[in-house]
Amino acid sequence: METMSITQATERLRTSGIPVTLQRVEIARVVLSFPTHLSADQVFAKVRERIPETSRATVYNTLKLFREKKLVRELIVDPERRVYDSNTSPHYHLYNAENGQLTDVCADELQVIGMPSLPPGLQLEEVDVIIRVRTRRE
Amino acid sequence: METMSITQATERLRTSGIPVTLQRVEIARVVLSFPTHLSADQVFAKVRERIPETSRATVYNTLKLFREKKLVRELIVDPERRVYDSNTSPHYHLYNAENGQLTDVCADELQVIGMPSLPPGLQLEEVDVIIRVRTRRE
DNA sequence: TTCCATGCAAAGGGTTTGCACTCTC
DNA sequence: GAGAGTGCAAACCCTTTGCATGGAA
Repeated sequence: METMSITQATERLRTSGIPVTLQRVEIARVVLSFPTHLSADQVFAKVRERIPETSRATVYNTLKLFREKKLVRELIVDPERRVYDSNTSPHYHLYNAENGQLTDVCADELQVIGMPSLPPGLQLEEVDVIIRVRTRRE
Repeated sequence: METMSITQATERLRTSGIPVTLQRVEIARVVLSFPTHLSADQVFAKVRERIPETSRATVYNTLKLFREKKLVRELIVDPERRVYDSNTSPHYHLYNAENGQLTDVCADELQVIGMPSLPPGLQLEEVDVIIRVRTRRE
């Protein structure tokens, strides 16, 4: 599997109603080519490899934009940083705080049942399930 | 329902193997008297009302200590701050990002099934379920 | 005396903001 | 020429750290 082409990334942005710019295309290629769990700063570093004239602010702005347009999910798992998840199909997460590793758990494998009916006036946004693990100690 | 007494708080600390100090007693009273979802700074402010000679560092240290001793759970729900949950029985959370309100959902009402068997060498720490909602828009 | 526990202020790290410049429509 | 997108650096906020003081065993 390889990084999506510039053409593909451009198409992806247009489909989502996002005005195309050089930086946005590259950010899309970094984030959307594979299922990833990258922090904003990791995205920033990768984008810089190809497009050094990219600022941190632009990366933060763009990731926020991608989130609003549902291209990525913002995960709040580690208090140190937010990570952006390009897997938009329903799934949950397994998190090892010791090494920061985050793994997808397919929604088929895990079900949340008995979802309480929401108080009127509230609308379900999403359900996060985080399975926190650590390395077993003897 | 009212704030637990100094005696009760002291007892609670001793039971948990935490050396008793003035500040820790007051922090315990603030956090453990009721089911709460307070940030470190909210705890800091409340503790200061009674014991003004309390530093932010002490509150942070103490909350970390309480967490290690399982007196509270640290919730990672809002990227802006960690909140400390004094409800130690199994339960999940409903979170409204618009106003920051966090509500407990009893574990009886909601079940997570099909928990994947963990890879060898990993130990389950806990499972967080966060139901993210927002105010319904017409 | 030897540890903790604490207060205070500074540092740290991720994220946001303010402002000027550029480009596009 | 108005508005959006961007780069840069500074500001911000929550949390941690370093260091000196104070107390308890």
